[in-house]
Amino acid sequence: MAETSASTAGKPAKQDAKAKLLDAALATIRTKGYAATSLDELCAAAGVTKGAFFHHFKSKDALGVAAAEHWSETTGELFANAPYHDHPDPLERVLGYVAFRRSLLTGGIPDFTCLVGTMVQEVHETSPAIREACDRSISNHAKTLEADIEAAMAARGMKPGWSAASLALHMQAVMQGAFILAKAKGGAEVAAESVDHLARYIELLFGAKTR
Amino acid sequence: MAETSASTAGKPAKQDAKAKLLDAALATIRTKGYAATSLDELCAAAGVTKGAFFHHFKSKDALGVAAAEHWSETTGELFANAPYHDHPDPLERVLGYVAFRRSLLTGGIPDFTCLVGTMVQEVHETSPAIREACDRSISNHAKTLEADIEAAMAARGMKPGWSAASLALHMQAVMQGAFILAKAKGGAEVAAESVDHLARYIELLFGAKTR
DNA sequence: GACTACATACCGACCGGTTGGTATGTAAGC
DNA sequence: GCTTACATACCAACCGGTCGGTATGTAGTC
Repeated sequence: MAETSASTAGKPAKQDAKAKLLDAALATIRTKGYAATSLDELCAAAGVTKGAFFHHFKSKDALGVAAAEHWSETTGELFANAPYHDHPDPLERVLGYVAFRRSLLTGGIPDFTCLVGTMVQEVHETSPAIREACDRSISNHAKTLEADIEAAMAARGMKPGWSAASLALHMQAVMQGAFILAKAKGGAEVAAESVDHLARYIELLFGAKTR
Repeated sequence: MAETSASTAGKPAKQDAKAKLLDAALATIRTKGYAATSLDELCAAAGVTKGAFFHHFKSKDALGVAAAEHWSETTGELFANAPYHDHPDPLERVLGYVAFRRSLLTGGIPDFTCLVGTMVQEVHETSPAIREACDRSISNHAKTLEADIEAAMAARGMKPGWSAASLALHMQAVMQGAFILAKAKGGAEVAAESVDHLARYIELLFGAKTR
């Protein structure tokens, strides 16, 4: 992850433009969407030229795919290092995940909304490569929750009509929908209330007390 | 309001360009998004010319606002005439609404996904007028659920930590999020499962049996 | 009922700026 | 001296939007 900086040897800081382009892509696409983000604007935001862009990405679509993958990596790290994994009880870890996501709902709307959810809305019919990259990002993230959900089910001897995988995906659906409402209303509050409903659902599902 | 149709006489109903444009806008924007929908393409799909477009709409943004309002009207009728209102029990009406939404999840993805949810994702920071029109569409639709939710709460003497309004909005969030997952996975199944989780949540909230 | 006056509905050529993409150049490292 | 990492210059297609024009009412006047 830290190969960008000149690090140990006298290596001359490669990949500078590519990283700046990717970071600018996350910010710009989260703000105005994929189609409305022009390459000129993106390059200006990154402080590089069009030549640099097409040196690193063969097309705008390729940038979209790379941006989705970059998003997966950075958010993957964020969640991997989050404190909710420390709970000994698996249900507490699942609820801790929800609480962690709730705590992320601060700042401006482009600061907490999801890049791949935004992108896939626009390009699902027109760019299969980006659609698949977004699917991978969401699905792989959901998968990180399955083990804890299954452990919580097993601890209670539950054999319900739903699967851990479907609950993990439903949790992502609630987050994505909460982002849309936040965008519509211009604030994070409505999203936070939806996340509260999600936490309540999980508590009820597992027979925990409702607050 | 009904001056469009030729009604009684065999009059050829002049003003159909606007209606055709609006219908084409719903289909095209639901498929490729707002920004990626060009006016040339839209006019071609509607079978009218650019001149007709700018006669009826003063800008592309104005079309976006009109499309959101048109969407509100057509979906408003669809839900107003839906059978779930006939249940005598308010909770059954709320669950009937969810079941109705689930039953709508058929056909291609652009056929069942939400116009305003798609649009607001893209333009929330760049077009306040469209953002507000989308917010009105979602919020007014959610409001149609509040009375039934409140009646169901009152029937059980419930005074929970959540409001009918917030549950109604959460239901919309789940739908919108389900659409995003459907777009990412390229099929309706994942959305249907999320809607099932929503129904289960409502049953648990109101103490009904879980299936 | 013919004439004028004006409005509405629509057409399609056209405009200047922007778009994604390319071709070529160049300076630095191995 | 060849590859990598950019920069500069440029292009054709396309973008949203304008504009002059026409065909078809419609209402009032005599």
